Amino acid sequence: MKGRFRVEVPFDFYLTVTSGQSFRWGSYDGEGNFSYGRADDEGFMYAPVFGVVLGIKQEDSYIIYKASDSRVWVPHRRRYMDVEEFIRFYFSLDAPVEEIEALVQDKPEVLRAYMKYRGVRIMRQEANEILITFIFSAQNTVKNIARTVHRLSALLSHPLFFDGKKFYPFPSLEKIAGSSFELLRKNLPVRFDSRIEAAISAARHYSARDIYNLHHSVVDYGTAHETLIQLKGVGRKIADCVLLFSLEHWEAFPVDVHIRRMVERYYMEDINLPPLKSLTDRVYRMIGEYFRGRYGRWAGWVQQYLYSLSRTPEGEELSRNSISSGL
DNA sequence: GTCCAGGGTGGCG
DNA sequence: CGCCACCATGGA
Repeated sequence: MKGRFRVEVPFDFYLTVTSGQSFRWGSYDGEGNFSYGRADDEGFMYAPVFGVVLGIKQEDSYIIYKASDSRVWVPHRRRYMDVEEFIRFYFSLDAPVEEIEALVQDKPEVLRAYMKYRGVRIMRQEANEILITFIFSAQNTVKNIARTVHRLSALLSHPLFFDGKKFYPFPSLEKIAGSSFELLRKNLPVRFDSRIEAAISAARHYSARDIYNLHHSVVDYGTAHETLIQLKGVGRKIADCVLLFSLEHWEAFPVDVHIRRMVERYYMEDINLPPLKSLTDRVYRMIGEYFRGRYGRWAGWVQQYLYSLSRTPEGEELSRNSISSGL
């Protein structure tokens, strides 16, 4: 089925799906080959999400979509949605981001990040996929994470065919739990053995249902974070990514090297931090608490604007390869 | 060849 | 606590 609807809020589809929170959007061919962050000849990008295949392109304020099914099961809400409603949910188009503008007036760098990247939305993705995906994110690049997730999916899931293309949905946690270390180690371009072990271990300890019990509507941020970091191989950063990019804990504030650079450059006095030799547990917590205190439920969104800005030439004097292909 | 990428753990002072 | 070595891929 196909459709088209108008978006009445700031939204840049392309920026959003290449902003390092999702790794599945791009072009696919008939053999199931995947090219992250690339649109096809007609301007569509595709992804297998929530059990369906979506193709999307944006023309100004209009979203044009194709979908392999007419309705989508959404675990976050425990109900089905039609495709347009799902797309609005998936990209959080209901979030009143204009509230952020008032909060960032007194900080020029954040205001600049917001004005430039307010079209970047925090997405609401599947919890099992985000958990396993970010376990593979350790000291890795966005592009290589995307390749890893695609290979894992091709290895363990049954393909879906749509629009003349072949897609591999993200495999279930049960499927990952039942696979072997050797199989994954041999086929996934992952740097550390510990990441493979952590993925299998997490999949054995959690069902998808367990993870959704950590949803924003069920437990508070602190409790959810404490619970997630009990998983072997899942630390504070990965936990924050799961909470922010799937479970709607928008006060989560993941700190990676890009965010750390922004903090070092613009926030040392605000947060009253000593020179950052290493990112200790205490400092990580202080940074998150500062942004939560200042931006409340929008802290995670502000984090994403800062992340986007830091990966841009004007945002920071960065190493060249941080503006990697696909962006 | 070099350096770096959306980390986590364990060990030592 | 804070800091550091280690792990061992792929791209620029």
